[in-house]
Amino acid sequence: MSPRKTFERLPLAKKERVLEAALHEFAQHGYGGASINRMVERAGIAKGSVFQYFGDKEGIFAAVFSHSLHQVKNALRRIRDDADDTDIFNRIERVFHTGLAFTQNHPLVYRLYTHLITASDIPQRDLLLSSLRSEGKFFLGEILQAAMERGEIRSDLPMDEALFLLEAVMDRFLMATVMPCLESDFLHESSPKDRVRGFIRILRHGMAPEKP
Amino acid sequence: MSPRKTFERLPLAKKERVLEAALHEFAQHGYGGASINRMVERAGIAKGSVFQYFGDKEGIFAAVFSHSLHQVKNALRRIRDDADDTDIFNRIERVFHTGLAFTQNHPLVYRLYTHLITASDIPQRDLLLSSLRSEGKFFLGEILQAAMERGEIRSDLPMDEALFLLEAVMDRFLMATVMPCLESDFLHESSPKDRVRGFIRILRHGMAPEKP
Amino acid sequence: MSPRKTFERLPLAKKERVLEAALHEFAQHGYGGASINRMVERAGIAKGSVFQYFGDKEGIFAAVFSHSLHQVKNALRRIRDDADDTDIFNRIERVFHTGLAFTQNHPLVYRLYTHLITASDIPQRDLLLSSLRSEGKFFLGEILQAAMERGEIRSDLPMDEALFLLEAVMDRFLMATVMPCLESDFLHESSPKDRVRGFIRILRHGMAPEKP
Amino acid sequence: MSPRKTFERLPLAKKERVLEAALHEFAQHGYGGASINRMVERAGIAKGSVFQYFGDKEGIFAAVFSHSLHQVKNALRRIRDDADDTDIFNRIERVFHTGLAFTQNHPLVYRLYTHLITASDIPQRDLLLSSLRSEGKFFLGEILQAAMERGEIRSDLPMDEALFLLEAVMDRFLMATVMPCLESDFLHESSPKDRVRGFIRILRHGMAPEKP
DNA sequence: AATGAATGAGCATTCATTCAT
DNA sequence: TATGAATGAATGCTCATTCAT
Repeated sequence: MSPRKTFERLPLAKKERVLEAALHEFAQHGYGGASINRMVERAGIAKGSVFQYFGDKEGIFAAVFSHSLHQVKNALRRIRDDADDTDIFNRIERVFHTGLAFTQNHPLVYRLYTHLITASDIPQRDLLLSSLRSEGKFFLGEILQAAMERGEIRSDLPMDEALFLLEAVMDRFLMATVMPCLESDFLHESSPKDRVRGFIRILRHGMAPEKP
Repeated sequence: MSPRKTFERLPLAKKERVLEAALHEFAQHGYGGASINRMVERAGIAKGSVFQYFGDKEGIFAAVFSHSLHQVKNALRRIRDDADDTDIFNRIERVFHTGLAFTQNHPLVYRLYTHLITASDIPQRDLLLSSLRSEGKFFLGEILQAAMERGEIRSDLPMDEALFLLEAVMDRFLMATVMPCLESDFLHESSPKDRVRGFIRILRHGMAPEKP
Repeated sequence: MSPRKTFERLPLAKKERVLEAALHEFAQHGYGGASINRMVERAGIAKGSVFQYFGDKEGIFAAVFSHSLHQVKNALRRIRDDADDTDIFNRIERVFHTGLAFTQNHPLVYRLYTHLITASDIPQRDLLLSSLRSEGKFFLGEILQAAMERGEIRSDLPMDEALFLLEAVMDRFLMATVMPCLESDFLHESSPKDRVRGFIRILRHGMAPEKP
Repeated sequence: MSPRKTFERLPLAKKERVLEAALHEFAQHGYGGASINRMVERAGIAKGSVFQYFGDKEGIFAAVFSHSLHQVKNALRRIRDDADDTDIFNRIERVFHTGLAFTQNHPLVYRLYTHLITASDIPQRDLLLSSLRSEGKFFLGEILQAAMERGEIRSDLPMDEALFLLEAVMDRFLMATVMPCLESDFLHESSPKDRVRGFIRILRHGMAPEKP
């Protein structure tokens, strides 16, 4: 019987236990550093089983990634289904908050993502990354495009750079919420809500003083 | 005699060969994945020596990190020594280009930094990271502060968020130059110079259309 | 119900599929190297079934061996039923060709035999081997004995050694047809028919020049 | 340092202990079935060491094979250095006895050889086999050739078949001395010396009765 | 001070076998 | 009766570290 089938047929609770253990391990130690021994111990299953389910380490990673991607897509879909009748800056603000909620509900998924970006020993890394990025970039790109058409952003705005900048801030913001060491001191001084508002203000009006 | 002393007294060429090999290995494979076997082979020294010099794997990493931090500090100092008589946005633009030059001259150092951010198996990680960040944040923070005092930026600008945003864009921009997979398509469409100019323009004036 | 009975009652096609898969696996990889996983995949049955049928790996091997021995016996019987009214050398020549035909129809059976000879991890190996050898030796021995009684071979011929020699040549000849690496160059230079005739000539007249 | 160098520099006693243990394991269980665990236990060294010495399992096998081949070559050289002033049948008889002495001094080497012939999972099998066979065939071929030139064998003798036949008997004879199960009953009835003499007699004069 | 041989724990993976369904 | 999920021991192999020379 196909090995993946075996896993799919497991009781839901067990499936989740296994996937959680695997995600935990990969998120914590990266691909190469992840130990299947620790994984199975955390999941409470026999070592052989995990190979029956996923074939090999790459298979485990693929399953974990796919599962996580699924969750990300759901989150994005939820945003997209939001009414888009508001101003772009309101939308972006909402996107920030949705992202924040996601990383707080699924911190391990986000850590997995950061590993995917920096590590070089991940099996299908480039493929996975590009599948992920197309998802995200397309999403933010659409918002920008719509705003441009509505005249909500200045007509001479360099779109590629704006998109990159948006992504960068978003990414860094989420990263900081998952890895507190990045925000040693001042994360606690203001609420996330205020911080997001601050970002939006800068993105909207820029840093230069208004011309008289 | 203190083991570290032993390493310090080595002929410079050998020291550099050893540090380069270690940096290469850590940057390529992360902390956990780095193989001391490969390191000593690349450095052309005996396996025992590296333990005599640095004690253990952690010690090697600490030495590599310290060496890299040194290089970063030098680069920063060089920027600071630049005349600071220009507008903040010109300064930031220069900082971008200096950073770009640094990552292109020392790509391994930057990869080491990305590992430091994402991996969790690095000893003393939080300490190392915060030492790094205080360096960078202090530097950019000074620039912002000076600009504020000179009235080059709007007075109601939320400083913390501005600083964070600056860092985020800078970081992402450099990361993209080191790990090309992040810039699937459009990195090649415009020169780095143009891209930086685009970022600056957004940072300066914001994305919203000018009010009439 | 006896587990072996279970197997016997299977539909013939399934029985053959299972035995073929097992023979294939043992012949290819030897006893220790044979993988029951591969076997059941090739046979298209469940892993548990094979243990229900044969108990354990040894049981599988025993069944395969027994089945193969059966085929060998049939082949021998067919030779024996041949008219034996001819000269011993003609008979031996025919035996060679029959053996050749057998190994070409059942190369896996012969490979199983070679494993039996060389491997030492086969359960009951000595027993199986001796049962096999008694079969073959008895058969050739009978032919030799009859020839002696008819005066077709010289009266001072050392029978044990002659028998051994016959077996040796036969065995090697068949082995060479199954494992081509044994016949690096010259198997292809002359037809099997000619080669057999060459053997017979030597066996008949010896290598020494005829005395005047 | 080159791994092979490491092994070469070992104290002789240790080298021999390790090689003996490896030879024992391979001869007993074949290549695939050989367990490095058992090997190191028998040799009394750490598991890691064997990989330091030989790199991997293939390397171990290569070392064992090379060592064994060396011994075989020495034995052959000793035969060749014998005076060759005698009749071919005397020479062959001596070759039999030398081979017998060798297999009794080095039974494991011969078992290794039989594995080489029958197993299909040995790394460089075809290469190793052909290197071996060229050694042996060349040797016996030379003897036959010389005899032919001297007129010691009949001029119409098919040389290829004669060579094959010689090898077959020799091989089987030696095999029987190493694996007693092949000679269930009658090995003990006559001395090896007599048996060899029997073979020679048949090879010389053939099995057919002398013509009047 | 420098070497590199020795070590055993740990790695990913495969295995024969059991057993509840 | 047939199934295939579960298991843990064993596989070949790499590792960081120690230590005698």
